[in-house]
Amino acid sequence: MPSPHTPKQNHLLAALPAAEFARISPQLELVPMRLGQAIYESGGRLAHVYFPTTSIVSLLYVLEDGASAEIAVVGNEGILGISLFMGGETTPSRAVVQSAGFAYRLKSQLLKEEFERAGPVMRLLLRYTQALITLMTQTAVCNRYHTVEQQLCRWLLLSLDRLPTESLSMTQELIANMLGVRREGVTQAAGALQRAGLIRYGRGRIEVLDRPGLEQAVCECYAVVKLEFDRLMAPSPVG
Amino acid sequence: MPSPHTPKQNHLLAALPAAEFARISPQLELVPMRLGQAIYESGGRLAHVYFPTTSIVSLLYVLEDGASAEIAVVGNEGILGISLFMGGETTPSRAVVQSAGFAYRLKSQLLKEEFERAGPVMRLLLRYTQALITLMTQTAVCNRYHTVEQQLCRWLLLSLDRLPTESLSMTQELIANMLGVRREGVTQAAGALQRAGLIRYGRGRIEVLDRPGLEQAVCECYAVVKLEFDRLMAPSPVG
DNA sequence: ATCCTTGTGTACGACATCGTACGGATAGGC
DNA sequence: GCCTATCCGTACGATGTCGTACACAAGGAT
Repeated sequence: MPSPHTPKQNHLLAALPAAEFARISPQLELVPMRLGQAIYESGGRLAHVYFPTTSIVSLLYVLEDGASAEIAVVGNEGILGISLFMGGETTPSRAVVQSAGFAYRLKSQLLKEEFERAGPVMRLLLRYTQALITLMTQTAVCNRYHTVEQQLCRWLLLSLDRLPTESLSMTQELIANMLGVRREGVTQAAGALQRAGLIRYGRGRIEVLDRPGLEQAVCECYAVVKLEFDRLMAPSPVG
Repeated sequence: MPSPHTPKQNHLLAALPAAEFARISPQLELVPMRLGQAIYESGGRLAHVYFPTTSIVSLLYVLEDGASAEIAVVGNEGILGISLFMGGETTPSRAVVQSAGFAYRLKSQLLKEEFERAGPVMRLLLRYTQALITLMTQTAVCNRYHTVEQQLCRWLLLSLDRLPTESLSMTQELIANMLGVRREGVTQAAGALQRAGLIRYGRGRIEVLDRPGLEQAVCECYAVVKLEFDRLMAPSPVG
């Protein structure tokens, strides 16, 4: 019986034309992603890029005083390490595993070489990067204008979109770090959503019971991001 | 006497190797940028890209209810219209002239052709885009954690860094739109800075009196962005 | 079975900002 | 010189979140 893991679980890899996929896939290395693991540290050099399959990784910005905020989330739809091909070499944010699972990784040098070909791989990565920019800016606006409860809805939906299941392992404490709010704020918001019958949770586990209801409760930010990802990353003639 | 305008006033254009500059510069068209003018509308197609010289343009995100927030600012260090070469064609944000002046514009098709060469122009544009991403994410964090007064300091410094003068024409109302706060909040913050002797203002004009003092009062966000721009956009062997 | 760590619920004053309202000041047009 | 639009100053209650403190509950370890 074959391994249940395949690079095609990652949408970017799956979207590659056959020739490019054939060139890249032998170089991919399956790695486990443990909960809480820091894939990149702020300012660190990038030895590999990662294509998550069953894991989710948060891009966190950490302030001098230790406060943090999630600026984007990367799952099976994307790639971790865009600053490599954008030319920056390092990234100013931390990347922390938010949901344990697996990812395929590729040596930085190999990705750079593929990018330098200026072909389908490059165009795909750049389109993904633009979608990521939308995610980041929408997160910025949402942080500014919307309540913790709305932000929690957005965060849940964005996370679940990047997972095969309808539940995730996550304490309120960690969610609070992501959203940049207090743990108690998450307790309040999650309690409200549970009373509304939208979710159920307990001791580090959150389960979505009523996804349509959650999509009713979320702010516009979620739809904006989702539409932009669909628009940019839709299977299309890559070229 | 020659025109006081030259494409080299824009740092990106100035950073191009001679060959690329020679190819591009004949196609550049000098255009005035009027205060409040919308260069791009959300979702609109991009007929031109713009290289500001003496103008500043804000990238604004506008919510359904009309509330807005600035997600980035582009001046003589950058280019307006990155989504063109990132592959998205359209941009989900508005671009509004924040400080009147001039810019050179280039037909979208011509920029795309230059980008497709996958040479120095591409690498320069991508590095700029990464710097812009840092600006956006830092803005997100700043919105989340810092006071209006700190944000105003950051906004002033970022704006002045992109202008030749130490003053700018801007009502508190417009600044409030940028920061995503009430006009009264800007009045409070600006009043405090004025009492501290850092700035002077009145009827749509703000003058910085004590730049070092302002840099004392600003949050860490300003330095992070400035360092990242310096690091990525420093004159270097483009290639 | 009991301890102890970890996760969650709740409460209360403090604080920043909001929403709203209105008064005063300045510049420009007639 | 006067009118008027625009810009700025101030005030006050409402609201959302923060900071802090503490109690309770579920599991795992011994």
